Amino acid sequence: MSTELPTTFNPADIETRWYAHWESSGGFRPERPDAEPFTIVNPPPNVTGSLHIGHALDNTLQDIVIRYERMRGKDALWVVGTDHAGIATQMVVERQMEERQDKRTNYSREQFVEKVWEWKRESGGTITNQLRRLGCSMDWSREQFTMDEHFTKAVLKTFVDLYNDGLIYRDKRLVNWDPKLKTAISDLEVEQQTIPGSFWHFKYPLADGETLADGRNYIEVATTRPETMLADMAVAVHPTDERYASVVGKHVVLPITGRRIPIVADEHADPELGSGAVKITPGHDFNDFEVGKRAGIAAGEMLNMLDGDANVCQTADGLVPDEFIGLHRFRRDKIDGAREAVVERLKADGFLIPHVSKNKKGEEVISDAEPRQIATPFGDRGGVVIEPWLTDQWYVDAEKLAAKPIQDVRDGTIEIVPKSWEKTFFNWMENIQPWCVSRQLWWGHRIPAWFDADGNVFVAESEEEAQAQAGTGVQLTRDQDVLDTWFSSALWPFATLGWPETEYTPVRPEPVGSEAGTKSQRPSFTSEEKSGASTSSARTGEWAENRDLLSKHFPNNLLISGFDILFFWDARMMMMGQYNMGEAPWPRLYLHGLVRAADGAKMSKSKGNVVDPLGLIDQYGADALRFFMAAMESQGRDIKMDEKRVEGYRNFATKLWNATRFCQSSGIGKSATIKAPQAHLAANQWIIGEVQQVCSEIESAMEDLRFDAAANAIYQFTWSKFCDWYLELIKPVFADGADPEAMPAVETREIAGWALDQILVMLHPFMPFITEELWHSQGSRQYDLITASWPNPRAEVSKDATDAIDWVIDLTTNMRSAKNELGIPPGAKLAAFMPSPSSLASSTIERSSAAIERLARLTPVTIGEAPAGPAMQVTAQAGSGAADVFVVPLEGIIDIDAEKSRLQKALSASQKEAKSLEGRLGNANFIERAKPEAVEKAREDFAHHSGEVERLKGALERLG
RNA sequence: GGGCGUAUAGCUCAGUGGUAGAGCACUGUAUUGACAUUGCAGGGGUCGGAAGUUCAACUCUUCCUACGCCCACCA
Repeated sequence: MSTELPTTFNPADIETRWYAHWESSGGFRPERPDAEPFTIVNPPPNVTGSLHIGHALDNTLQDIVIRYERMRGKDALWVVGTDHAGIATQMVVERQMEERQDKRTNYSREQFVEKVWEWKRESGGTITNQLRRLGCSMDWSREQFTMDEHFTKAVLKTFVDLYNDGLIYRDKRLVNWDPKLKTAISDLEVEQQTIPGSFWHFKYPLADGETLADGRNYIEVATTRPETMLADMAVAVHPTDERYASVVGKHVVLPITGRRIPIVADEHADPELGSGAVKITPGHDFNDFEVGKRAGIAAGEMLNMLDGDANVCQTADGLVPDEFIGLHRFRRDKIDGAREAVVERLKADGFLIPHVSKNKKGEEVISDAEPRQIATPFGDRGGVVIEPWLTDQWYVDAEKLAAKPIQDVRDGTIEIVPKSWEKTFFNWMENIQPWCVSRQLWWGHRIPAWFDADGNVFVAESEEEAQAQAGTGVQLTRDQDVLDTWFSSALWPFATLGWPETEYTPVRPEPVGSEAGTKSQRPSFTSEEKSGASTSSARTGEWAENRDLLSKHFPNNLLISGFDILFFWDARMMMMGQYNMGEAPWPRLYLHGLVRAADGAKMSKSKGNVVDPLGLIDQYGADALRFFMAAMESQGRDIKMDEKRVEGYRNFATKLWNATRFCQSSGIGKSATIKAPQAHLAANQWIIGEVQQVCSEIESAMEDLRFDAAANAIYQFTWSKFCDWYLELIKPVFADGADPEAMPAVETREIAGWALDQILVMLHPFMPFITEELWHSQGSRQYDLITASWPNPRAEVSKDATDAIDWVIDLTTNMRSAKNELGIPPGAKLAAFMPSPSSLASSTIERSSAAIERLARLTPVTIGEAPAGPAMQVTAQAGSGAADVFVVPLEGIIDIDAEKSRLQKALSASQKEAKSLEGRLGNANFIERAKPEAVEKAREDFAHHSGEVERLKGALERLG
């Protein structure tokens, strides 16, 4: 029994209903203890987040894969959860406090953290609900959060283990300090931006009456950051620079502070640049830090002149004059800062070397500094200029952890798709710097380290253990800092599955054949493997053993992420996977691009060009948006938003809806079988063959992760094959007067129902909502489409039958085209004669006369010569067979000149082709060297076109 | 400075060593039962430029041009 469908398809009517049904009925994670696992983990979105278009792409692709694998019978698990997103979340809550004239520091740490938890409980579900609207079939029953208790255990264990292995250490060095958020951040969280700035030149007077070779008694230095000169500790010149050779080892007297600082020789100074001398501020510049260390200045001795807010503070030597103390590093809120003050003072004291330039009129213009574009580091969250700042932080020895992941990618244990990203990956991993993991925040995983009064550190998973290490009675204070968010999300592929509480016992299928011993266990999608239950049963025994979740689902099978988090997340999962589990977390990494605005610009709130995926879902339905994402996703390339295209896929959904309505009205319901039923009629055999074809196209596209190819295959099949031809071909069977109980009607109902079911199955990963709705509208089903089986269309289809349909299609197309060109009404029924039909023609006319007459708009075809008089010629052909000629007398209807010009056009085309092929075939080199198939093809084409030339010439002659 | 990517129909994009495809847009046309969120037919491309390899290059190689991205950096 099928349910009658409304005449128009309204996505909103069905989406919520089906999602709720799937979720409540366990459709996302059916019990399949014996099935081969297939696992992906979702990049956990920030708990503060809401669904943006990038999430929509990322999650659509994952859902397509997971639904596909689920239908192929796998124990498909899509792990989902959210990330506590330390900085982002703390910022959100602090911003809300600000709106109430409140602030974090009005509370204790515990109180504030509790407020964040409150916020999370109330508002943290936004994005997960939005993922549901997109149709994502995640396992919500095991939803995770990176600050869940068990996750915290994973983080603590990892930190302690790394520490005990010497891979985490505490170090005093320059970090990227965000003065707005007042925390250190990692290199990756710093974005370089080029902004307009200035370049100042100063005189640093030589001490002790020294002079340079040219007689000057000062060294000229240049800087873009004059304010930091208050903490200068040296001037560096290149060791081979003759100009300064005599003063290396001597001193200058720093203006303002009067500090005596040495002139040191260091390779860092570039003699070609500026004066060749450079001021060294080891406490406030990464390069200078290195120079300072080489010059023998220990990190602890380096002068620091800024506090955590980037305001000037007194240096250790106490030489900063009071007038500068408390100033911000540079002009802010229309108030001059230390930068302006230092420049003013140096200018007033005569240490500024003015910049001389020429204006448009050629006149000299004198100014304080040279305007310049300056590459400046900004914090990606706080949005303010990063201050290199000397602090104690925790560092992960990333270099050591990177070794195995590099090897994994190198030897193919991990395949990166598209492959072009490998080079970028290697480039970064091979030059990786220590990873600063401590953050001066309150929200996050607190670092499990305790200090005693002397500053000795004890790292342990609990305070009790730390106390035990320190000895009873020793007063301990816990480290105030929390860990970088990415430290915890790096554990996502296994901590979400129970590690470390459940033990990991690797489960491996027996190596098969020549692949014995290979490490990668990427499931094969090849046709030999895919035949479903029977083949996988060989492995059933292994998977069936009572394994825990972790052992079964780690390593995961695939990771899909945007390339923008390749370093942040993907690479770190590789490191932590190898470190904690001894394995790569997944054998395959698919990287997709960005979704851009229609004009190709990057979407951003400030540009106001952000497209809201939920708005698109409201307007066109989730299925249409999903299909758009899939159809546009061609291996890593950025996607430009094209709303017209989303609309087009909404139309596609409507088309399928109406096709199903037609089926219903013809008594075509659900299929009784998964396998293709036996078919006798040509059209039915043909559609079975086409289903097989498109199914294998989709499978091979999915194997290669070519989402666009898979989507286009099912689109073209559904619209251009099933709707445009098959449904038209079978209409006569259900026409008035046809016996609904006769074999043709019975068989066709069966096959058409089967073919439509296959479409619903194959389309389901892309358009889950409408397909599930139509699936159930076609009859009462024992199971939902979400857990239906992927097609297995193994059926014998006769080539005669498929040729016959191809031939009818060709005839119909040619007939329509000819009529159109000759201005004959498309509906006109014409008589046609076939002087010499091929055997294919004869048998097709005999077996499929109704379809021919209906589609090609012909009266019954007469075998034999046409009566004398004006006529048009139309051909029909299947495959590479010879073309059949139809002669259609058109006395009175035809415009002879129009037919002549039509034939002439075809003749010219064929002549041109024939000539070109003749030339090629006459080339001895071609015959000798080209592949035999190419030569054979050329000969066939030449024969065809020569034949056409003859035929068309004859036809023209007959028209006079 | 290093690396990567892209240039194909008006637009957005696929594509293959053997005479170019899709969607949208455009033109013409069709409307008494699946669908105008439609059907049918059609126009439109020297595949960024130059050279090379090859019997054959849109496809491979080199160079050039333009645009984009990533990493590093000029004190």
